[in-house]
Amino acid sequence: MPEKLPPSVDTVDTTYLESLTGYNAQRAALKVIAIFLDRMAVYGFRPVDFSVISLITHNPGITSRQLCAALDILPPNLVAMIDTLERRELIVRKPHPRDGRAFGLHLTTTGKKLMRDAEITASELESHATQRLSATERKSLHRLLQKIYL
Amino acid sequence: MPEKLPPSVDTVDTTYLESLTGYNAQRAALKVIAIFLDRMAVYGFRPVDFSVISLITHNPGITSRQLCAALDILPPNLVAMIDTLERRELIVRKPHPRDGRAFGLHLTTTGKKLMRDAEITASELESHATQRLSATERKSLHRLLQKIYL
DNA sequence: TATTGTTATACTCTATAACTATA
DNA sequence: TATAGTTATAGAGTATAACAATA
Repeated sequence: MPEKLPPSVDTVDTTYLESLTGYNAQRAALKVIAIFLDRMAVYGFRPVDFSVISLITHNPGITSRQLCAALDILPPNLVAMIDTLERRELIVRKPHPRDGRAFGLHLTTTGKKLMRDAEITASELESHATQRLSATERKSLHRLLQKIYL
Repeated sequence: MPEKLPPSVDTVDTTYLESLTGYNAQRAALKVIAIFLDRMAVYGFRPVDFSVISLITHNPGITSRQLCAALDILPPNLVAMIDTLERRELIVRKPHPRDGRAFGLHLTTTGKKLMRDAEITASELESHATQRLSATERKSLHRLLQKIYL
């Protein structure tokens, strides 16, 4: 009686993993992030840097603590990012009007100029990454994702 | 003339970031992963371990290289995961029937038993993480995410 | 007593180069 | 010559503990 050979796999069946929300969200996020890294490298922004400076852009005077809470970043990990943005003269710290412990963060003129370009690039890469989605589908996708994390 | 005080932020405006697909996908993924880590810790599985052993479960005889391609993992980073699963006696390596360089990966009886429980837990945490979504919405979400990364 | 910002540091995850055995 | 699996290691990302200054 011949030994039974162990089976080998022709095409990998991924249907089970593709039924899991975390798997799908993570794979899609990594795909968009890869495009982001490529196109935003010219600005010296990783996704987290862009999130930080974007919140400063739309919330002049925001504090480190507020950034941490909004982006779910730990305070020690934000310090180096803020330092780098300040050394690049894209942002400045101003004393907080009512809390002597805190600093308010603001864009410089250079920062404002750079962010105008960066947000255009972000919008373009967004379109590219989601090119197989209609505008309605993209809106719907955002709403469904926000139902999970907000 | 009094010095103008810098503005401070009351509630953080995150609408711009929430218009970006990568941001939404990443935030949702991290939320689901946090729930995953909590509930799957009893099995000793991180998300990537579960993805690996799940593909072995549904693809008996799959090779390391096929796992790397399917999950977008680099070969050096897979080695320790496979070693750990083998040392836990959840999987075994068998010689590949047609390629002397490769091994086919298979669940042991112990592995099969554990995976039955683990997939039930995964299904439960999936429901919990997406409890604000209807079955239709979850299906729709998966389809939209797959349009991005597949 | 609690909070903001910070330093130092440990831990995990991801990436690159190079080797061996076989195709 | 190319590929599967592996080793060693570097780099990036994420986490905890503890401190000074201010609320």
